[in-house]
Amino acid sequence: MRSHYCGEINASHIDAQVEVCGWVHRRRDHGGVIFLDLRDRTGIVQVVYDPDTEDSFATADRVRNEYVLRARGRVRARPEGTVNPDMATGEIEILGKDLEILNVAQTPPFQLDEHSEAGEDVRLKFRYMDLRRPEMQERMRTRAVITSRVRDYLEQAGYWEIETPTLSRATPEGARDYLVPSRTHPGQFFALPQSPQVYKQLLMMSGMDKYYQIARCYRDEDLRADRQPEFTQIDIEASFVSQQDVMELTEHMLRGLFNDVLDVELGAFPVLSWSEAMRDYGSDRPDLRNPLKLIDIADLMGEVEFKVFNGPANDPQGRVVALRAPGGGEMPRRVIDELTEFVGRYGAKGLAYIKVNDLNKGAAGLQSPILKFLPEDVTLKVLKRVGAENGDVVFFGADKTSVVNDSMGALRNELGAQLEMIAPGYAPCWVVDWPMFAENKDGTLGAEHHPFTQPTCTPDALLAEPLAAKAAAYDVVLNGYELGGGSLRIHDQQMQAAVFEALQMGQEAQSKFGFLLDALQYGCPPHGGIALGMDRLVMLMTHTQSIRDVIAFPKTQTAACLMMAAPSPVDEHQLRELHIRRRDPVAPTGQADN
RNA sequence: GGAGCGGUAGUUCAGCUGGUUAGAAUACCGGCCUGUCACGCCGGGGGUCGCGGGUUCGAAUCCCGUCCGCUCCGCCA
Repeated sequence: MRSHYCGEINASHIDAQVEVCGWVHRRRDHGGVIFLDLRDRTGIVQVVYDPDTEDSFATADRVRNEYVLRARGRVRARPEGTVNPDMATGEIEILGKDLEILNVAQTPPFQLDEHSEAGEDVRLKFRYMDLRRPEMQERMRTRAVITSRVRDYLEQAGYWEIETPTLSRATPEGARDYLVPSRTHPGQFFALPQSPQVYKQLLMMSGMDKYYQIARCYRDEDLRADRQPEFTQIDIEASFVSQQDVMELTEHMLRGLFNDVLDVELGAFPVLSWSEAMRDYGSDRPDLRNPLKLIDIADLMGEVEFKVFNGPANDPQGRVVALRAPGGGEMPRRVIDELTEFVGRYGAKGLAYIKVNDLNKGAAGLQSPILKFLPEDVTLKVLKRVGAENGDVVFFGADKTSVVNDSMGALRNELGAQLEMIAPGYAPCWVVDWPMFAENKDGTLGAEHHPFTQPTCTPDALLAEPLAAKAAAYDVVLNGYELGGGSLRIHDQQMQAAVFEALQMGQEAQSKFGFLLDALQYGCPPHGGIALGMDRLVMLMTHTQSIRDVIAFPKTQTAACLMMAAPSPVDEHQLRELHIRRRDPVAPTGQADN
């Protein structure tokens, strides 16, 4: 029987007989003495075998990395001078008496020690090995603790965890659905839920009052470092609450989490309106660790000859901003060219800049390809407004508002990183007062949050001027990541119908969401809630760069599992049961274009 | 759908302006070693250079296609 975990043994156990189990992290064979570093999820302990115990010594001699062992022996203080201060259990060792090989292991496909870094593809193919690494074990442990604390907190606040189906119905709006063919209903499909949104609203109508769920969600869209096709949300909904109630609950929960798990005291959560966020940061999820801000200068550019600036300055759909990069005057031309290419990815046609060499010399102390297009007094007013100092470079964005916001918002992040201006720690904030709708490229409307969000105006006003309508929606943002979003929901059938109408989905709504419109007529309480991205939260709390590092078995960028080789073809029999016909054979890859 | 980076020993990489037998580190195997802790020393084995085609006397290296991994744009109510 295992008596202790490896990492638990310390000086208080000296002279105790212990039995530990685990994997061989490393073996050091000195001929007359063999050291085995035995590892389990708690840590590593050194077990020593010498020829006095003949059989066990012979066994230790056969042991290789990642063999699974059971070792018995006596804990003792390490001899003088052999204490390892870099090791948690470095003061002691186990003088091995018995040794049992529970299982052998092939040579690992990559080294599991902390000194070598394997490529992510190999790690994912052999994820069960990768997860043995202490680093990954620690991340999984942190994730488990966070999940547990969330449950504690919400239970204490009176929330019930209620499971909702993962076989659901395809939705007309939003992300692409993962579909599951129905065997019993030929030609019809379930969809995996993009979120439990509608279910949790129905639970409010059911009088459950306070609900939460650690819910798996599915979206068949392209992946990113912070996006997986299946991901986990902390999903929360409550009845008879105000926006303030939900925000406070969320804030308290996050504060408690960071305190308990990381011993970090989160600062205040500033509340920005969506318009302020877009104005100052060009983004609805600003990273407030970054002190840089976009400064509007359209009012100074209306009269200038320079078309690039006066065009957007005089266009109600346009925007002209300046972004000061403190100390950026040192940037070589090559870096500025790279930044120009960078903003190009976001649709900017160029990147104007002024290098500030010496403000005392007026225009003569400046360096820029655009100086000749701008009157000196305008240039100096701009520099004054942005607070430029000698040694700075000031960048400009002038285009349609959406292009300026996207490109200059991204440039703000990039400059913050390059100039090392990102403050350490965590900077949360709320973004509130969202527009209800945004215009799609084809001129139709789309819901900025989702179509169940409560507008702050009347149904008539909503339909009269939909783009002016605001929503009772709120996003919680952490270090530039959208950590979660929520809203008060529509609890009135007429308002819900008006929103569907504005989205031009009147008929569709009746067929796809008729049950919801019906339910709203049977006594729906006012309600609201929020959903937090669990994976992103854990990623931020473990200082990792990708949510793949905090998900045990993540998918690759093409939404595949390298370990199981999923997805995979299925046999004809399975397809027939699901009433699916195999596609006609296609030309082998690589010949399709001939 | 698009842009960029990468794919060479089990692993991490070098080699890439074409030219002997493709290297290093580490891992692995064998031998030696009683206090190491990324032990050390000696020896050894290990490669469809992602895949397919092309150019060439000759291709890891150049060209075309394709697959895979990563980052980003689009997309993600």
